[in-house]
Amino acid sequence: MELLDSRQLRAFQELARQGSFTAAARNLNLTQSAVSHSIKALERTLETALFERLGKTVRLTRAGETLLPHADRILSRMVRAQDELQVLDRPGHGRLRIGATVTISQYVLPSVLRELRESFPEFDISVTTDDSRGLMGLLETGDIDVAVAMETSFSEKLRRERLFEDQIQMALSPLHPLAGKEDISMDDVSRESFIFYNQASETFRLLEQQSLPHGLRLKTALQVGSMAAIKEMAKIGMGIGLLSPWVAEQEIASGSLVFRPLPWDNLTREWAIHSDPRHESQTIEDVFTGICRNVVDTLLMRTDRLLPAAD
Amino acid sequence: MELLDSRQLRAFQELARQGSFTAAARNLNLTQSAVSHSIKALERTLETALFERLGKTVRLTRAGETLLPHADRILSRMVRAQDELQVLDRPGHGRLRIGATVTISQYVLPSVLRELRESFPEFDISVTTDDSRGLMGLLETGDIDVAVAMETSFSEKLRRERLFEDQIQMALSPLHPLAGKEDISMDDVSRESFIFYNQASETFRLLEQQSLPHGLRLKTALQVGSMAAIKEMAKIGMGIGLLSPWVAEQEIASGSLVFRPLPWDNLTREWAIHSDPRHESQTIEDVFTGICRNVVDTLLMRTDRLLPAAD
DNA sequence: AAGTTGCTTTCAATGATTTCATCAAAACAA
DNA sequence: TTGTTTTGATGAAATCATTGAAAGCAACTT
Repeated sequence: MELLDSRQLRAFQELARQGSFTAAARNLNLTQSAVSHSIKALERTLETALFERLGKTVRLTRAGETLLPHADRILSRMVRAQDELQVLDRPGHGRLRIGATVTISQYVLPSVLRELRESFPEFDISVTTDDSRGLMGLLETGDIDVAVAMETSFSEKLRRERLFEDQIQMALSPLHPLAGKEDISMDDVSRESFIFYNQASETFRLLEQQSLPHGLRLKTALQVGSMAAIKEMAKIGMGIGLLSPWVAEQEIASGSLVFRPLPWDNLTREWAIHSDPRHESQTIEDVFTGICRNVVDTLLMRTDRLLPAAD
Repeated sequence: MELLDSRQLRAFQELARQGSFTAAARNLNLTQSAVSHSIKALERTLETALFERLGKTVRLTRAGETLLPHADRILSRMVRAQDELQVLDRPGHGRLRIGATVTISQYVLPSVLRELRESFPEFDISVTTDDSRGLMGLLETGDIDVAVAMETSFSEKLRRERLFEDQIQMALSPLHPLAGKEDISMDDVSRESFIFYNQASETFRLLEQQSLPHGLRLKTALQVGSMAAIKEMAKIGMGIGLLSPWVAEQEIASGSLVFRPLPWDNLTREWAIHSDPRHESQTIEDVFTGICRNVVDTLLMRTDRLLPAAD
C-alpha cells in the first residue's frame, strides 16, 4: 500500500479551501501548474477523483469530502509535532535522568535538585535510586544520563568526574566504651558487632577487602534498609554503625552519635559522577556536576568542623 | 516552515520500533542506506537529532521520543483515510442527494426510497424539499445531485429526464353542486372560490397563465401549507381544491372527494428528473430514475382506474 | 589481528516535483 | 455574436530528492 504524500495533501487541503487552483497555488507559493500536477498525482495514488472540475469552479467529490478532515488532522498534527520539537530545543528545556545511590539521593540530591530547578524550571528531571552496580547498568543501557555513585571497576567505558571522597567510620553511642577511647586497636574492633546497610553494597565489599588482610572478620549485628535505621540502632547501642560522618550531621551536632575512625587505613570511598561519553547534552550534565560539587563541598565542610581534628 | 515528509516519518517510526537501521530497512523493503538517508533528511528539516547512534544500537533522543507518538498518529490516520476512500469506491457505496417538491417527497419518494434502500443498503441518501425554482438553484450550486420537479425555464443548462405529466383538476366534495354536473362551464368556475397550496408555486403560476387568456381570475378562498389541509378543506366544502388526482388516491377510492377537470386545456404539468450533466456518478442517478418511473407509473395507473373515463 | 556486523558517506541513476510555455474552455464585456 | 480575460490542463525541460551500490569507518568478536 502506497503512503500518502504530505505535500500533495497540503495542496489538496488548500485547493479544497479555496475552490480554485490559482488561489491555492498563490497561498502555497507555487505555480498553478504544480498544484494541478500534485492533485492529479494524489488522485492517481488514491485511484479516485477528489474534485469535480466544473470549468471555473472546483468542488469536492464525495471522496474529497471524506479525505478533507483527515488531511486537516494530519497536517495540523505535523505542525504541532514540529512546534513541540522546537520548544524542546529552546535553552532551558531538556531532560536529565539522574541515578544515585540511596545515600546520595537522601543527603545530597535534595539541595542539588532545588538549585537545578531554580536555574532551569522547565527541565525534566527524574531520579532513579539503585546501588552502584545497578546504576552502571542503567547508564550503559541508556536509561539514565548521569549516575552519582562510587567509582567501581564496572565503570570502565564511562566518563568519570571525581566528586569527593569520604571515609567509613564507626558511629557510636556516646555511652559506648569505644566512644572515648584514645587509641582503638584491632582487638577492640574484633570484639564488637556491626550494623551494615546492605551486604551486597559496594561499601560492604570495600570493608571486607580492607579488613581481611588484618585477619579480621567483622561481626554482623544487624543489616538494615535505611541510613536512619542504622543511626537509630547505633544510638541505642545495638552495635556499631558503619557510615560516613557527613550523613549524620544532625546527630553529631546534637551529640547523640560519636564518630571514630576504624583502626586501619584505606577505607576511603571515591565518589564520582558517571556518564556515557557518547551521550547528548553535555552542557546540562556539566551544570549538574557543578552544583553537586558545590553542595557536597559545603556539606563536607560543615561536617568536618563538627568532628574532632583528625590526629 | 517546511512540511514533514511522510516517507521519512515512516522510516523514523520503523527505526524507532526496531532500534536498528538494517531491521527497519528490511521491514520497509529498502536498503539500510536509504533509511539512513531518510532519517538524516528528517533530522535536517527538524534541526534536531532524533536518535543517538551508539555504535551497534540506536536509541531515541528526547526529541525522538517526542516525535514518535505524533508520527504514529499521522501515519495511522493516513492509512485510515485510504481505507475510508476505498470503502467508498466499492459498488453499492456512495451518495445521492435528492431534491424534490413537497408533493413528490410526500407521495412518491417514500416508495422510491424504500426500493433504493433495498438494493443499496449502504448508500447515503438525503432528501431536500423546496419548490421547483429553489431546487434548480440547489442543483446549480451542487448541493443536490438530482431534483424531481416540474420542468421550468430555470433548467436551461441541466439535464432533464421526463418522468410523467399530470393535470391540475378540481377536487370537490361529493355534495358540491359541480360534483355531478355534466358540462362545467367557465361561468360555473368563475363563481367558485379555490384553495391553493402556495401562491408562489409553479403550479399557481401555470394556473394563472392558463386562466387569464379566458378573462378569468380565480378567487382565492384559502392558501394552506399542506396537501392534506387542501383535501380536508375541499371535503367540507370550504372551496375547490386544485391538485392532481394522484395525490388523493385514498379520498377518491373512499368517495370523499370527487375530481373534475377544469373547463380549459393546457393545465398539464410536466415532471422531470433534473441533474447536472457535469456531475459524477451517473449510474446511481439512472437507477434512481428507473425506480421513480416504476413508482410513478403504478401510482398513476391505480389513480386512473378510479377516475371516470375521461371523455 | 583479522573478520564480522552495522551505520555513514560518496556518487551515479532513477524518479518525482516544479516551472515554463501553450492550449482549451469558460466567463465576461462590449 | 466576438474578442478579452481568467482559469485549469497538458507536455517538455529543469530542478530537486530518493534510492542503491560500493567504499569507508567504527565497534564488537573470534
